[in-house]
Amino acid sequence: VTALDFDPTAEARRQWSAHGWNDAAAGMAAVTSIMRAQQVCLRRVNESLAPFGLTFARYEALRLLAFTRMGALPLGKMGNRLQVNAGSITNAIDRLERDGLVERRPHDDDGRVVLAVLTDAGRVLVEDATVAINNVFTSLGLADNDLDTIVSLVARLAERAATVT
Amino acid sequence: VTALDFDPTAEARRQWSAHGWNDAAAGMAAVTSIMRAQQVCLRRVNESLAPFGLTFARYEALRLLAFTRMGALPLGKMGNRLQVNAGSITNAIDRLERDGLVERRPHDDDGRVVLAVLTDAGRVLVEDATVAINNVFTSLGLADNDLDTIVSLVARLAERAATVT
DNA sequence: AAAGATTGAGTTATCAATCTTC
DNA sequence: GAAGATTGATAACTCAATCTTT
Repeated sequence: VTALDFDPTAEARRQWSAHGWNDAAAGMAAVTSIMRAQQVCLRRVNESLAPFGLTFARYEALRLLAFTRMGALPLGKMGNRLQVNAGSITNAIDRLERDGLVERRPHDDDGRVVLAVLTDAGRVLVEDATVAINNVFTSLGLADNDLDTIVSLVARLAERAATVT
Repeated sequence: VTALDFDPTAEARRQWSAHGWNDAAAGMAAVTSIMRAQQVCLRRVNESLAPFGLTFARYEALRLLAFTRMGALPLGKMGNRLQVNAGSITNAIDRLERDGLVERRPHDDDGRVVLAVLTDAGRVLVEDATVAINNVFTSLGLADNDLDTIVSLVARLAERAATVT
């Protein structure tokens, strides 16, 4: 994948209008830009995580655990927080457990629930990995102001998209 | 995947700051929100495309062809425009060709190049599919103003992320 | 019956390696 | 040798089906 020689989203916006989709041009361009940005960000993040033997999917799971008081969460709750299918969580925890970063433990009260518990090695690794990711994105040189605007608008779009019947 | 009972990005932003990552909170929250928005949008779009036997990846390829004058492009050029790996384009065209929506044709002057050419069936289908996608996103009720802001800021972030060494 | 987790099938993405043509 | 396309391996996600526990 090589660099583009033009602004892809401006081009997309222009194309939609040029082909008679004036009403939808703004929405389609927004969706397209988000899809494209995610591709680029994911690639960049995974590059920075590769030295740690992590992918973004597994990093997110570790980070989520590290943010809890006990470093432990039911698998189902992790899927809900990360908005991914239960199967994805099972898969991610399988790999993290194999690497010694997480352990599975039964829930004390509910026999159906499996807890993912951060190991010491996992706790150390997620901190180092976070530094690596931050290094990538602090180097982008975007103003906090703009970043907050992105969060606010994109989250609203995502929330609407998630709840539309 | 069930709905969330809280704002995931606001929560993420709060978490980052609460754990001492003040400097990186804005950047990490922006990246997280984009990743999450893409998940949700992709799911919603694929739902609307399922009746047409399309996925977003294949729809994008069709749409790209439909936007060209001749309805034909070299596979490599498609990969560059869509910012995906060459293998992904080969795979997408394989499936589209199998479904009779696209045909492969050799390039007149350069024997290395394979052209993807939109068929009549493909041209009809992509128009119908576009209506379906538009129906999803026009129902979001976001102002064009906000959507344009998303495009502008997100595209800038993506461009920076793509070019950072 | 319902909830939580797992498994298997099907898609798509990436990357490395290969093959053909320039 | 370099460019364009394909193939095979790996990873991740979704969905449907299944199993255990409540």
